[in-house]
Amino acid sequence: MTRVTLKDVALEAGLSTTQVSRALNDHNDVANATKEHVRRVAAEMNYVPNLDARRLQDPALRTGSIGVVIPTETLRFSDPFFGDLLSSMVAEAGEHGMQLRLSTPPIETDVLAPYDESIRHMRVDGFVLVRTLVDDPRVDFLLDRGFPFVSFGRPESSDGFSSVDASPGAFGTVISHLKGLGHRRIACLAEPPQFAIAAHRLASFQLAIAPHVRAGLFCEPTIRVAGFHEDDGLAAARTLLSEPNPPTAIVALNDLLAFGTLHAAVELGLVVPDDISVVGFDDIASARLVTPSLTTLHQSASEVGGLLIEELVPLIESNSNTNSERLIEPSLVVRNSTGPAPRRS
Amino acid sequence: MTRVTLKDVALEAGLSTTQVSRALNDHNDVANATKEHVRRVAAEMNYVPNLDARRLQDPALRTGSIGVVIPTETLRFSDPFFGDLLSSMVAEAGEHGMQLRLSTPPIETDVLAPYDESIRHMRVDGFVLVRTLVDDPRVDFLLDRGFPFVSFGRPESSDGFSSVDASPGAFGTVISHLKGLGHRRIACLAEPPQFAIAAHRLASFQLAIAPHVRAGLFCEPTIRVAGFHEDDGLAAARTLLSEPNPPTAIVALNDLLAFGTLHAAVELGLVVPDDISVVGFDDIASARLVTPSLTTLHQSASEVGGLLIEELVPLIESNSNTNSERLIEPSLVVRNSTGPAPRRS
DNA sequence: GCGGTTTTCCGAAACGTTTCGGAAGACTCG
DNA sequence: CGAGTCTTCCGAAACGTTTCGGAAAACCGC
Repeated sequence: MTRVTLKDVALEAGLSTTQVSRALNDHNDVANATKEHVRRVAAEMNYVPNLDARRLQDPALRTGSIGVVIPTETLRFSDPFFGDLLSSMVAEAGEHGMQLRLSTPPIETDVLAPYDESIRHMRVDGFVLVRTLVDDPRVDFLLDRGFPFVSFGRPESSDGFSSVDASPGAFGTVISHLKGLGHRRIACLAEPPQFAIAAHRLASFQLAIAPHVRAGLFCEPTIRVAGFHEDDGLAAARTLLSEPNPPTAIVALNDLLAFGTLHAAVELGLVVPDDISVVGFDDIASARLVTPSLTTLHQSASEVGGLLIEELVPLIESNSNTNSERLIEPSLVVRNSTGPAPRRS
Repeated sequence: MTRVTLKDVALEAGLSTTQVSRALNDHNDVANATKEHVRRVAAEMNYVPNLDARRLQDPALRTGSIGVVIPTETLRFSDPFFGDLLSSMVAEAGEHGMQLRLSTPPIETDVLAPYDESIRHMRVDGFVLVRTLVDDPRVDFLLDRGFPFVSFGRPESSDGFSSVDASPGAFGTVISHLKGLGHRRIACLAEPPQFAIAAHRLASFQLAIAPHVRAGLFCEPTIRVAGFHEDDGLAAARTLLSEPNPPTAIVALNDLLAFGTLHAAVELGLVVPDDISVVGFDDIASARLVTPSLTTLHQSASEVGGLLIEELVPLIESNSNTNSERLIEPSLVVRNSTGPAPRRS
């Protein structure tokens, strides 16, 4: 019950292992008839080349695996966006004959360890970076190693690699939606700004509203940095809405924060959208299930995941990193959490 | 910039490669002083053993990877439970120094291909089977190959392997909860019964209600097989609630079906829970976000995921399959979708 | 100081593959 | 027919590790 080896095939085919190897690898110094013969023999002997021996011979051989290191944060609190992202990455990777290799850092402090380990042991061909920081040691590390990767979210200082993120123009539609409803005082609930995506979203929001503020159509928006999760949104919105002269609309930079805001409103006896409008970002599945259903910027997880892999594959093939920034266009989904601004009190 | 090899270390340490190898592997025929010396030299030379060469020598060496094949179904429709399950599996695998290897079948018809490929190429040490069928070819295949695996959900006919599922006793609490509220006519929305978990849930439900039916406390429940998703629940509940003499409570065998049921109720102008009570299963994150918030059987994804890996690891170590059935105990979370039965009309 | 044991070491072979360099045979062309 | 060129083949070495069998060195008791 031991594995069929190249030598076995050679013996059976009456050839040297050299020729069998070259026949199977379709080299051009073996007769077509021979190739055919070898292939048939190999097939009927159920020959499977030993990957390890092959890689020992040629260490540059691909593993067919893409590494994804899951941040401990995501392990503790479920991130609904992440599951879909993962699924779509697996699907797209499958299209290219590749798999995903998921790992997690053994201790939180040693961020680079899983990457180093995977590279040293040549276990993956490239990485997808998630939860990328504005100043992310992983980027420098991989850039330095010359190891192919693509990042979801773009660190500001570095250069020479590929990333995917949402188009900064996305908030334009949000602002005009709110303007159309008569809102003038807006607050923004942001994610921790050390994360590239979070910083990018906040910058996009500010970019979109700035001209309107200058034109006097909007007050200077209140920015509050919350966390990632519903509880963070709840806490932040609670204080925000209890302060004097509260905003009439709150733009949360992810849906969970928006959910927290909805809860805060209920707590304080405010009706959404009559007293306060709420906008989210991501359009996770529950966004249309909450009450009131959430107006939010739809960002397709499957599109992001597909794009990440699509960007990575050529990098893996050329074994290099090239500069590229792909932006996907989120679209505003208007539901029931936004409405006309309440009359000035 | 080429890798440091054993020979390099041997040269530097003034020993043979044999002794260096044995020193690093802590064999007992090498002097302690030598071991120490070799270790120091290896460390300062930054020596990393070549995994491929090692595995070529000893093919039984572990890869440190656990295979998970994602069903195409899950790729197309997002399954909120699945993301959390995956996260917890990665976390638990990490505890044991292992990673997850995610792949997807190239064509739907060829269910076994990814498993076969992974085994032939010795890419994983074991598998976690998800979306296991009542009659699942993968189980027979892996059993036949003697390849370690653990299944989420238990096929009925086979034996001699490990599985994890929800305890069948779970529905007892649901039934008594509903009984306490005065319900007598119950319907059940089931998932497609070819799936082991689905069949198991339905059987558990029927087991729990049977004695009450015999005692005349409940009518014979109406069972409807729907799909997995909200739309399926919507369609099934719509017809169910439009029929004469409709149930006063609907037990959906997963939360998405329950969400669909809530929508159907709204469509038909029924108020939940005044006109109809709804119970779900899983307690996915959105269950407490919908309106009314969903009474449901909480099944901890992280517990399931952890248990699956925990069961698998010893199997991998012994390279065998043993019979085992771990049951986790779901707990009823009462929220606002259940209430007293409406008065007899 | 000598046979016998224990400790410590090493050379060579092996794992399964690919490639290097060369060689045998067939074919071409003058 | 002979030199030259293609085509088709093969032996041997190599990749980096571990193990097998044995051998040198050290130690023991007498």
